[in-house]
Amino acid sequence: MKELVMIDGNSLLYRAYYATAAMGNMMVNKDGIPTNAVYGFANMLENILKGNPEYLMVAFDYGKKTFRNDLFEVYKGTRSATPDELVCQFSMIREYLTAHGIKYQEIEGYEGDDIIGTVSTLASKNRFKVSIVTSDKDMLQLVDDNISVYLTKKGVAELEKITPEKFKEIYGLIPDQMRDLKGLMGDKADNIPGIPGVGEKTALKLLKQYHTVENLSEHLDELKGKMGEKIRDNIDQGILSKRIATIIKDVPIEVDLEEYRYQGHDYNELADFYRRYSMNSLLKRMSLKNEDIKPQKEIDIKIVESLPIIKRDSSLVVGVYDTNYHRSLIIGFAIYNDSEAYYISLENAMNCNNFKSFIENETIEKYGYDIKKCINSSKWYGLKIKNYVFDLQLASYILNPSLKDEIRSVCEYYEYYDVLYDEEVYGKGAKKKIPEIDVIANHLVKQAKAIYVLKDKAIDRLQHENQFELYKDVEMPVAKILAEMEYQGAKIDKEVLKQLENQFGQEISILEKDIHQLAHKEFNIASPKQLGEVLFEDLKLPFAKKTKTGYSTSVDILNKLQDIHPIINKVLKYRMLSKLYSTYIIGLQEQVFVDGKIHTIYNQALTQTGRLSSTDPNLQNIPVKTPEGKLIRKAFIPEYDYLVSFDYSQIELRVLAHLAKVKSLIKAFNEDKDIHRHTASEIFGVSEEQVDSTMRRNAKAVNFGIIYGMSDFGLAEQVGVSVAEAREFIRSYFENYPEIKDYMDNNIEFCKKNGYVTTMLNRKRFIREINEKNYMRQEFGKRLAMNSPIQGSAADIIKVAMIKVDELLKKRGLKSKMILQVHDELIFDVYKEELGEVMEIVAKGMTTAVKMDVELKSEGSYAVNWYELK
DNA sequence: CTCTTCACG
DNA sequence: ACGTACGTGAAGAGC
Repeated sequence: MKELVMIDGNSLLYRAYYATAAMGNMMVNKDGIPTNAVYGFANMLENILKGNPEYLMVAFDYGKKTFRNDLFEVYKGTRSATPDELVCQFSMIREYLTAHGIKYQEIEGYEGDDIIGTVSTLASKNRFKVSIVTSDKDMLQLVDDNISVYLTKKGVAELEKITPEKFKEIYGLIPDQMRDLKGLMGDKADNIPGIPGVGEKTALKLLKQYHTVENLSEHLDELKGKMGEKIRDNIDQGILSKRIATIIKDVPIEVDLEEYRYQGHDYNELADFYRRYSMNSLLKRMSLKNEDIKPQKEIDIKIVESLPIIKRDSSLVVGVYDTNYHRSLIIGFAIYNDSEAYYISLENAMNCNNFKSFIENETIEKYGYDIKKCINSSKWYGLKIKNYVFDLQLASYILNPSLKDEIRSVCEYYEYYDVLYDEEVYGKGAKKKIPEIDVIANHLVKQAKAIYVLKDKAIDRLQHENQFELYKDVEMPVAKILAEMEYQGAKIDKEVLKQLENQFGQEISILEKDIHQLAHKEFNIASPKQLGEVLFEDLKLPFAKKTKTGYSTSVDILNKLQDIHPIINKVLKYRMLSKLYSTYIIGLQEQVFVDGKIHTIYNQALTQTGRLSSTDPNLQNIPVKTPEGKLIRKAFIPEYDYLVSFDYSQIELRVLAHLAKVKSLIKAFNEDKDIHRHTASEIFGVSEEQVDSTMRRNAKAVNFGIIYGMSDFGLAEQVGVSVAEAREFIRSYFENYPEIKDYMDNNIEFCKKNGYVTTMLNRKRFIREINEKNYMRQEFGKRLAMNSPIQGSAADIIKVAMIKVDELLKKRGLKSKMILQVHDELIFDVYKEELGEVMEIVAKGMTTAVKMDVELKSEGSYAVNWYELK
C-alpha cells in the first residue's frame, strides 16, 4: 500500500514558533533573522523523513481571507497579529521545502486544512494510507480507517497517533462528529462562537444523545431548563459554527498524487539553505548521512600511554561510565588546550607521573563540565584534581536553568555542534558498552575541546547578564563544597535498618492478610488498579475522583472514606509501611558503601529554582512526618561523635517579607513573633491572644499558599473549607499585607514583559507559560512567577551560608564536616571537642549569609543520630 | 517507558 | 467554561 504523509504547514510553524519563542533565547541566524520556527519545523520534518515516506506534501493557508470569512465575518478575528519574528519565517519555510525537494501547496480562499481534506480523501479513494501531521485538533474530523492524524505533543518534538479507535476512546464519538463538537462548543482560538453556555462537557453529552447538530435542532423541544433555552435561541449559530468548522473535501484543484512522490534532496541546495540560516546541527546531521562529503578536519588527537609535561591551562574531561560516579569505572581522561589534545586511559593515567602532577598542580587552571563529578569520580581512584576554575555546566545552568544537563545539549545552546550524546557513543540500556579506544578518545577530546572553546563565550554571557558573581562566588564554591560533602558521606547503622525490616515486614504481612479478609479476596494492594476495583466496585464505596486510568486511590481520597469502612485505615497503614519498607529500609541498605556510609549525589544544575536535588539515594526526603517513618532517622549516625543540625526558621516567608518590603511582617519577624499566630490575628481581626488553634492552622495554610501563588480553590482543598471562605481568607490577607499583593503583581508583570523572573542574587528562571494563550497554562505561569523568586532566593541564601560556614570551619582548622543539605537545613558530622565551636560557627554563618531587612533565624541541636535531632 | 503514589522542603 | 498551590526523587504496576 502506498503511503502519503501530509503536513499542516501553518499549524506546525506556529506551534514550533511559540514552543521556543518565549524562552528568552530566540534563535537567530548570523544576520539576526529569527529562525526558531523553521528550525523546529525542519527538525520535525527530518524525523518524519526517517520513516522514508514515499509520498509527501505540505499544505499552507493562502492569505487571511477564506470562504469562512464570507460565512462569518469575524472568523479568526480574535487572533492577535502574527509577530514579525514569525512572519519573516513564512517565506523561509517555503525556501526550505524547495531546497529539500518537497512539494507544497496553497490555494487562494482556502486554508491548508481544506487542501489536506481534499487530497487525503482522494488519496484514500486511491487506496493510499494517509498520515496527517498537525497540531490542530480540528483535523481529527478527517480520521478514518485509511487516514490517521498525528498530533503534536510537547512542542513539535513528539507526535501522538490518532486512529478512529483512539478518537472514540478520547471523546466517545466518531471522528466526523468533531465538526458537531466544534459547532456546539465553538473555538476560542478561531473565534468560532458555538452555542453560548455550552462547553465540552455539555456538547459531548448532547452529541452522545443526538449525534449531530442538525438532529439536535429537530429535537429542541426535548431540551429542558435554562440550557435548553439557550440552545433553542442559538441553534442557528451552532449550525453555522459547524459549517465553519467543517473541513472542505472538494476544493477545486487538479490533483496528481504522483507529484507528491518524494525523491530525496539535492545535497548542495539544502546545505546552502542550512548555512544561510546558521542551522549547523541540521547541516551536520545531513553531512553525517552524506558519505560523499568529507567530515571537517578532525582534531589531531594523541592517544598516549604517558603524557609529556603539560604547562598550559587546559580543559580536562573525565570519562565516567556509570551514572553513579562514586562507584563508576573511569574509562580515561581527555586534555585539550591551544596546542595539545590528549587521551589517556585510566590505567595509564594512574601510572603516569606527568598526569598526576598536571591534575594536582595548583597553578595550572583546569576547565571542565560537571567538575564535581570529575573531582569525585577521580578521588575514588586516589587522583586529586586541583584548581578546576571553570565549569561549563554550572555556567550554562546559571544562564538558563532549563537547559538539559548533557554536554551535547548545552553546546547546542551556544550553537556548537561538534560533540555527540553519550548514548550515541556508548549505546543505551542493555546494549550499553565501552567502544573502541579511538572512538572513546575522540568523544572525550571533543568534549574537552568544546569546553575550551565555549569557556569565554559563557563567561561573556554571564557578565553581560550580570550573573558572573552568582556563578563565580556562589555556584563554583558550592560545587567544591558539595564534592566534599558527597565524598565525606553519611554514616549508617545497618543494624537499625535490619531491625526495622523485621518489624515492618511483619506488620505489613499482618495488614495484608487483614485487608484480603475484609475484601473477601486476594489481590495486590500496591496496585492502584486492583485496589480501586476492590474499593469502588466490590465494596461499592463512594468514589470521589477518577484518574486517566481508573479510580484515584490517593491518601486524600482515602482519608475522606476512613469512617465508612474498616478496610480504609488498614490500606492507609499498609501503604505507609510498604513505602517506608521498600524505599527507605530496603533501598537505603542497598546504597551503603563498604565504608559503612551513604554517598549521595547532589544535582546542582537541575532544578528550575536554584535548589539542589539529591539522588542515589535521595537524602533530602528521609521521613520525618510520621512516628513510624521518623524511626528511619535512627540509622543515620555520626562517623565522629555527634550530628549537628541547623534549620532556617521560616526562610521563605522571611524572604517574602524582605523582597516585598512588608512592614508589619518585617516587624513581626524582627520581634521574633510566632508568625502564623501574627498572620491569624491580622486576617481574622483579633488580638494575638485570641487566636485559637484553628485560626492559626488556617493562617499557616494561607502563608504557605501565598508562597505558592495560591488560588482560592487550591487553598480550600488544602484546608478543607469552602472556596468562598478561602477567597475571603485571601482577600483579608491581601488587605492586611497590601505590599504582598503589589509585589506579586509586579513579578507577574515583569515576567510577562521579560519572559523571566529573578532572585535576590540574580538567578533567572524563564517562564514561557506566562504568555501562552491557554488559560490554565498562563495561570500556572503566574504561579511560577510568584513562587520562583521566593524559593530561589531562599536557595541562594543557604548556598551562601554553606560557603561561609565552610570557610569558617576551614579557617579555624576544624576537622568536623558538613555532610548534608536539605533545602533549609544543614547537617554536620562533628568531633565532640569541636562541638561548641561548630555550633557557634554554623549559627553565625547561616544568620549572616546575606543582608536583609528581615533577620535570618536558624535553630540547631546536636545528638547521636538524626532521629534525636531538634 | 508512563502513570500513580508518596517521601521531603 | 475551565481546572487549579511551588520544587523535587523513588518504587511498583502495567502497558
